[in-house]
Amino acid sequence: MSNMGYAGHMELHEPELREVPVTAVLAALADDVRLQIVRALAQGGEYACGTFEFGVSKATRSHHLKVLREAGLTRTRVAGTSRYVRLRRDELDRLYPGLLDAVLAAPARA
Amino acid sequence: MSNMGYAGHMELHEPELREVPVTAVLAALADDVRLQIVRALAQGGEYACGTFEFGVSKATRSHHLKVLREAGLTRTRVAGTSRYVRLRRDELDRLYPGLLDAVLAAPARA
DNA sequence: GAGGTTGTTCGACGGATGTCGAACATGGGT
DNA sequence: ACCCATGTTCGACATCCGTCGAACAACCTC
Repeated sequence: MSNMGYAGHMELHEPELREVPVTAVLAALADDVRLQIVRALAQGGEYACGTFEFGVSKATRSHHLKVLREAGLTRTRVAGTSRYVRLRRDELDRLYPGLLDAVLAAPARA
Repeated sequence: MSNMGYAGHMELHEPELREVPVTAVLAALADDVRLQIVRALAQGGEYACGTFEFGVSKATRSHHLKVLREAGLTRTRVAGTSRYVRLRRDELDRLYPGLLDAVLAAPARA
């Protein structure tokens, strides 16, 4: 307590999108669970991690969110015990115009 | 010998693009060697398999070309002992408008 | 037909990846 | 203080994937 005020966090690794190889971005999108997460995020706004219930365990979900984050696809805000995730759509659309749209437009179950 | 004339080929598995899950298409593109091949093919026209010299063995090259073909990204024409590969760009652009352009526009080494 | 060319297939191997349960960390509530 | 809720991290495990050399298959040319 006292005045060391500061919500110690932990430097959430969020790379510059242009530092990430295209292949890494594509690889991040090339998984069913992660694609479902991205589809959800594409609705806009932020979502707590727990929002994503896609038939995998907490551990696995956490893993996938990490992959997305480290591929530069998402940004995470820490608030209390929750973490709020959002899509880095603007940056994505600027660096890879058309990519996200094309992927999202694809039929979900094909 | 005799008349059983017929250039037996072998049914080269080339799926309908819409039968291929998006994740498979993305996975096919999410490899450095394959992306180099796709970049080369994107120049247009057909190329014999041997054209692609990207520092991998014959076996590996063959493997990658198979992955691309089975992901619906390429079409292969058999001619004698050679095989000519070309990009299925039209179909790709129709089903995933913008995807290929975005990927190809990305810096080669990032 | 013998030999060369082109490409595929077959193990084998090592490294990456998806998955889980269990343990841990952190913060909110009562 | 205790407990609960939310997430992450840590092995562990199975599977997939990229890679290679060697063997094979098909074809062309002499």
